[in-house]
Order: sequence, then structure tokens, then C-alpha cells
Amino acid sequence: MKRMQSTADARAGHLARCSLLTGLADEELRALAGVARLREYGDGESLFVRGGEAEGFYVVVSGKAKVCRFGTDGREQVLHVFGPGEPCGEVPVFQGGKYPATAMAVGALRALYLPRHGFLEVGKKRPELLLNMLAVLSVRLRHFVQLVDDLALKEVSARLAKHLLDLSARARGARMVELDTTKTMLASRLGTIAATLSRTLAKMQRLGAIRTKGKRVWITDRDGLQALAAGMKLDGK
Amino acid sequence: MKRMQSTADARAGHLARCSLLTGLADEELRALAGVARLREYGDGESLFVRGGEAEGFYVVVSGKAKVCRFGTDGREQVLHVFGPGEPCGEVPVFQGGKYPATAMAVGALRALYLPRHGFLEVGKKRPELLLNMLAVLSVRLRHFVQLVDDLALKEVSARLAKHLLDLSARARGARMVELDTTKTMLASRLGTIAATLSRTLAKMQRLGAIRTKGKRVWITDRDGLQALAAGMKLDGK
DNA sequence: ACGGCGCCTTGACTTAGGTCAAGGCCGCGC
DNA sequence: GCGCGGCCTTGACCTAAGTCAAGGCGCCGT
Repeated sequence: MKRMQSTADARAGHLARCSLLTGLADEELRALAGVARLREYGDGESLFVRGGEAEGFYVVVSGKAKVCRFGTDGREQVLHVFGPGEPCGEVPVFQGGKYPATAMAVGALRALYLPRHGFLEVGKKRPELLLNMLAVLSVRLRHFVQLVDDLALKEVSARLAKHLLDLSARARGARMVELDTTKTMLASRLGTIAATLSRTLAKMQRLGAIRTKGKRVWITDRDGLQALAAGMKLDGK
Repeated sequence: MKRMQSTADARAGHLARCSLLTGLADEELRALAGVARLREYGDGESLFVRGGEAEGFYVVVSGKAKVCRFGTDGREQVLHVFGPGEPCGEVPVFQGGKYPATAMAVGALRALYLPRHGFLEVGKKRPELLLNMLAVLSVRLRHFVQLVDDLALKEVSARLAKHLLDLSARARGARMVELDTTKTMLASRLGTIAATLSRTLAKMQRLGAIRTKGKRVWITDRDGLQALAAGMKLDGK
């Protein structure tokens, strides 16, 4: 990790682009920017590790960060992937204690580090900031409810189908989507491993629901995918 | 569900016992109590259902509430069990929209319903309240990280062992613990089903780690349980 | 005391999905 | 161009855990 030179103005600019901080006056933004620190990470470097003492949280400026846990056998479960503008590692800010999971850079990453104290100071003066943060945590909770639901009650094919539809929706319904990460990592996001993911993609292709070429996936039967996402088995119920 | 007669004073009393609201002045407590409504539920009745529009959240007064999701096949995954003093269903308050899961009474239950608007009013005046809520959500998030970790990376025996140790720890390290729910429900809390839970308990007993009789479990080999919780297999690695 | 109903236990069977290992593909540096 | 390393794919195999179904055990009410 590299501590970067950066002006307070540049930092305030980054913060202004972050939905967490909408509604703040320039003055407060400047105050936060004053205590924030810009940091740079290379691929695979960790921002923080599970169990580490937390004195603040991060806001991604550019690149991507994944947050994950590891099993005793080394298997990995990705909990989140955060992009620019998203905060990360905020849990211990409000509850004290340690980071519950590990965060790592996926490719090159720049992030602002916000010390807890500075944030809470501003928060006490401006409840809007706290409400924004509550909204962020609420989204996070929804996300986890979904994840738990998927892991406990759905099979891999359903999770994958949903993920593909999701990617497509985010690309305004495009018929072709591009996997945004390596397949190995996508697998651990979906709570499985690369081999299984590969087989599932192959089966979907045999079924005629998709066509794949490298990281590209063409959705050839949207309804079929939707049925899979809803729980239909790959061999037709 | 029954709408109960209750005095504002009684409601304020219930609220005062709730850690979410510590640090509030009498005046604000009274304000919240003024808009709160006491409700009663019988076993299995739902406080809210997944997808329902949310206009507020609940605080358990007495009894227990479980929050869960259901798979297409009817299988159930319990996300939380809340007891007296704990808030429940707060996610949509800060982010709008619908309840992400369903909440049901486990046995007889009394709960206070707090309309979102009243809560936010007080929150804007008293940021402490929002900070308390942030702490609550943070605990919730930690809990989910743990749950996801367990479901994705641990086996049933590890989850069960951990749960037993947890019960024991909560009873100040007691050697004998009493399962606080039906085994069927414990199973779905642990992300499995009654049959598997039963078999796993039997195996642990054969191993000599525990002894069971009905809802009671004696921990006869704490280290063994700890090893299981840490990932050791039931047949000794 | 007895019948009935929930819940729990157990057995036999099935299956999703993980493990291991052997290639194949592709991009990159030399 | 060639070789090397990462990733992906595929096959053969194994195992944890779910399904289905048949009792057993308690507990509760009449």
C-alpha cells in the first residue's frame, strides 16, 4: 500500500462524488477531506484483514475492492465487490472492534481512508450524514439477506442465472454481457468453485439458454434463464 | 394480530428498556411512545411478510420473533431470532421500499410498532439515536457475515458445535445447555433440516462430545466441540 | 387411561456439488 | 516463434446432506 500525495481539494472532489455524502455543505465536505488520506493498492493487496483493529473506513476512488472470508481449507467466499464511490469497512466505525472480513484490491485500486473520529464529528452536527449511512447499511443488509437466501435455498444454476440477468439489467437489458471478473472469482462470489461454474455454464449452453465465448455471454433465452433463476432444475424440473 | 390498549406511560416503559434508545431524554422517549402502538401475536402469526410495504418497524416487548425466508420448495432459512428489547424490520425505514423477509411470532409475542416518520423526526433532533441505530445495524451485519461464512464454508457439524458453545457461553459457561427452540427450527437456523440435525447430534454423542436428553445437552468434551467448530470432521479429520 | 398429533429419530436412497488431476487455451516476455 | 504460467474446462470419483417414509416418544385434552 502506498500513501499518496494528494491535495485536500482533490480529496474533497472524490468525496463529493460519493452518494454517502450527498446533502453535505461544502464546509463539511472540506472538513472530512482534511482528515481523509488517499491510499493506493496493487492487485491482491489488502486494505484490511479480518480481525484487524479498525480506526476508520474506506471509500473506493477508482478500481475495485472485494470483501471476503476464507474457510479453514482455503476456500473463499466473496461478500461484496465495491466500485468507485462505495464505502467499505464501515461496520466497526459504529460498533467498535475489529473488521469482520478481509478486503483486497482487485486490480489497481485507489481509496480514501476516513478516520472514524472525523466522520462521527461531522455526523453529530449533520444527522443527514448519519441517515445516509443508515441507508448504506440498509442496502448492505438487503444484499446479505439475498446472499443467505441464495446460499441456503438456491442451487448454483439459479444463482448463476440470476447473476447473468442482473448483469444484463445493469447494461440496460443488453443481450450480451461481459463477466466483470475472472471466472474463479465469480465462482466464489456465487458460493461455489470454478469447476462447478464451468460445468453449469456448459449445461446452460447445451440447454440453449446462453452462448459463451471467453468472458462474453449471450443470453439466447431470457425466459429460460428466468425460469432457472426461479428454481427450475437444469434438466427441466 | 391484536391491537392492544396500552397507556403511553406503559409504552414509554417498554421503550426505555431497549438499548436502541439509551441516551434519549424523557421527553423524546415520551414522543416516541406517543406514536408507538402495542400489538399482540399468537404463535406463528406474522408481523410482516416479505415484499410487504413498510411504514415502520417493531421492537419486541415480550416473547420471540423469528425472521426468515422461504425457498420455492418451502424450505425455510431463519435469518434472526429476536428477543425482548430488540428492534426488528428496520431496514426499509432508512431505505424505503419493502420488507426483505418475513417475521413471525414464536409463541406468544408482544411488540411495539414504531412508525418510521416519528422515529426519523426524533432522530434528526438527536443524532445519538441514529448512532445507536447504526450500531444495531452494524451488529446485524456482523451477524450476517458470520451466517454467510457458516453456510458457505462450514459444514453442519461445525455450525452445530459452534451454536452449542455459544449457548453455553451465554449461560456463563454452563456445562448443560437447553435448546431454546424446537429442533426443527434450530435446524433451519443452522441452514439445514431436522433429520440432518438429529443425525449430527447422534454422531457427536457417539463421539463422546455431548450427551443429549430431549432439549437438554450436556457438553462432555468442550475441546472436542471446539475442534469440530473449527472445522474438524466428525470422523476425526 | 387412552387416543391422537407434533415432533423427533432412523434407515435406505439420491443427488448436488466438491476434490483431484489431466489436459487445453491464451497472453506475455524473451 | 517458443515456452511458461494462469486460468479454464472436463472427466472420474466421493461425500455431505437432502428426500422419503416408517416408526417411536411425549404431551395434551377428554
